[in-house]
Amino acid sequence: MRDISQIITKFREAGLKVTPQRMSICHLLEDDHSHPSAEEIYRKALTIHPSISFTTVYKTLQTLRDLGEIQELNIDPERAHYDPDIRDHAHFFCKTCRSIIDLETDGFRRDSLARSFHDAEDLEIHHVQIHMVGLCEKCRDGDTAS
Amino acid sequence: MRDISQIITKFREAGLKVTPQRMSICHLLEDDHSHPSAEEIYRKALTIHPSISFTTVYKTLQTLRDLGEIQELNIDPERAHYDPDIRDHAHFFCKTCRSIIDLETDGFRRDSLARSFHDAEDLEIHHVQIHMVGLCEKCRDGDTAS
DNA sequence: GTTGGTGCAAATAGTTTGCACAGTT
DNA sequence: AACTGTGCAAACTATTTGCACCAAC
Repeated sequence: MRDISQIITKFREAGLKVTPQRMSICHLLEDDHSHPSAEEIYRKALTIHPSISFTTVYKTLQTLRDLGEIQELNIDPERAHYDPDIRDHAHFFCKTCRSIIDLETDGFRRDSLARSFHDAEDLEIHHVQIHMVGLCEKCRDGDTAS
Repeated sequence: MRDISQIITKFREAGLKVTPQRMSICHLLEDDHSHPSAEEIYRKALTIHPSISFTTVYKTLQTLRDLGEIQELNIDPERAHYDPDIRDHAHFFCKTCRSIIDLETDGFRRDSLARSFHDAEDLEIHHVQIHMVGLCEKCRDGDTAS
């Protein structure tokens, strides 16, 4: 996700209005590397903008996703999570506490991975998600659920 | 997914009963490389076993997943898909027609990928999913939806 | 003033569960 | 006979939509 000022420009160029609700959500996401769900973003937004609705949060997240400013993660089968970091990186999902941890993908280039498959299969690949699923350090010790 | 005979043994060893419904679902999955959803498996099962319920299909899929005989794919945000092929391979998901295509991961070893992250982060990784999302050949030509 | 956004409430859809009866062992 | 599985119906949860009013442009 880029600077708020750049996002404002992009909104205006796309004929979208710059509203206080949208700006609040952008500010929240800018500082949040916890991969929150829509519900979590909504709860945080309420503290800034007490009358904001879940619908507005939901639609704003869709808008930001469609503009390519955030990525929607489908790593948790129960709900979508959102990541303002659109750079190449993999994610780890803990089955127990449902937390998501960033993993740097130094070892290989995700783009070239996508390109090689693209060449072979004649597919138009828009994005790649690499997901590791298991137990985080805390949950591994305290919980044996698989 | 292994031979039905091996799965029967595994069921009995786990104290699970071998029922006609479960066997029908195993036979359906054995030959199905289309990555069906629970609903699709249910509809196919109905043609073999007209009184089977969605609940039974759903619970059997969970059982097979928990036994490690199939993998549950969370590549489609709208529903889970199931894959009887538990070998290392990536998947492509078409946003338009919702089809899933297998991609062989010759270029790198998924296990070593997981292991390198594991060593670095102290996580217990149970499985890895590599997802490419975009448009398949057919939908790319006929549809410009992103 | 025009156009798109917000917020409410309701609808949708996939998933999951409680329970009584049936089938496997 | 004991115990798990099946099937029905209902509950649950995340997501999505219709619409009237409001705000940005």
